[in-house]
Amino acid sequence: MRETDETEDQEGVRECPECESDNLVKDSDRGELICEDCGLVVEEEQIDPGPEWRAFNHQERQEKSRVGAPTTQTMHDKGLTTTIDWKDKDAYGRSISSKKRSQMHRLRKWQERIRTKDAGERNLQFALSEIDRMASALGVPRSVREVASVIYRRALKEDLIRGRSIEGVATSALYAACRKEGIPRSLEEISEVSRVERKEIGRTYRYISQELGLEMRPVDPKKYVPRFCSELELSEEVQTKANEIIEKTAEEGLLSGKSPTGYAAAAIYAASLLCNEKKTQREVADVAQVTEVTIRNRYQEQIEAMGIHG
DNA sequence: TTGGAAGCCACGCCACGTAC
DNA sequence: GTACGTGGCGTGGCTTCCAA
Repeated sequence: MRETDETEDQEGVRECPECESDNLVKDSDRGELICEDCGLVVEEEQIDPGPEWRAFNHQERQEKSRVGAPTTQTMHDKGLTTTIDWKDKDAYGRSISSKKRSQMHRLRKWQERIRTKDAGERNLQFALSEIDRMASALGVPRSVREVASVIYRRALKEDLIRGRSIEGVATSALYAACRKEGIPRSLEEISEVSRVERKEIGRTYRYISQELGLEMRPVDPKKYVPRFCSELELSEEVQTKANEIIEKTAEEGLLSGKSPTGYAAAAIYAASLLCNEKKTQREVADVAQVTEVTIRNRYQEQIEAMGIHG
């Protein structure tokens, strides 16, 4: 049974139109005013005056000082402003009258003007939508988009965008966020979903990471192993072996200065041979987006360091 | 598949010129 | 004198091309 409570007639017109009874109760959960005698819903879609959360004890009342939907860095207004969609339909999906349509058109126009009131806001709106688009194309989780958005906002605040393209800085922020969140994507992969060249992304990334003090550690080649192995349909055993090769050879100092994707690819190639699940250098190279020569060079160094004789 | 040669590119370092 | 921009040079990693 739903929780109901007695309500007072605030507007002076509170009686049931069906049975003319004034015995009306308010359903707080549904926001409805119901006639207790005949059961007719007298009013619906009442505005709930209470908070959007419920505090069950004193401590929660103290801590939850804010109500409403959670804010997000992935929207330029942090998702706080109202969005008026373009459907021209009411809450039930029915078309609205022409008078209402023109009213909604005016409201929508002013809403957009208010939401993006200056060049900075428009810049942020465009950049964040770019980050969202690229992140979707790369299939990275929401946390990466949030981090990328924070990095872009910082770059904008520090005036690092001046003289650079919005797309370039947005792409660099996403690249940095991927690395920061431990889901690295190579510059090649990033440039495939971006409108900016790889060279430009790399240059802008170096600049903003230096200026913002992002303190990026070199990417661990082991982070690429599960994804590459999955694309090559290799077993868990090969993954484990490849990780082992990377760990051991990196201890010897072989990794220093080398491309992590090439290094991971070579380890996977070596592991596939050792586990009798052989893949050609070309297959591995295609997945890792490096050349066969790179795999050969890294592979030779790795098997030498491991003391394996091919 | 493997190896070698040539070339490209990014980066660090240094010297030099210019503006303040 | 100092800060900054620019260009040359060397180095190392990587790619492309070709041959075996």
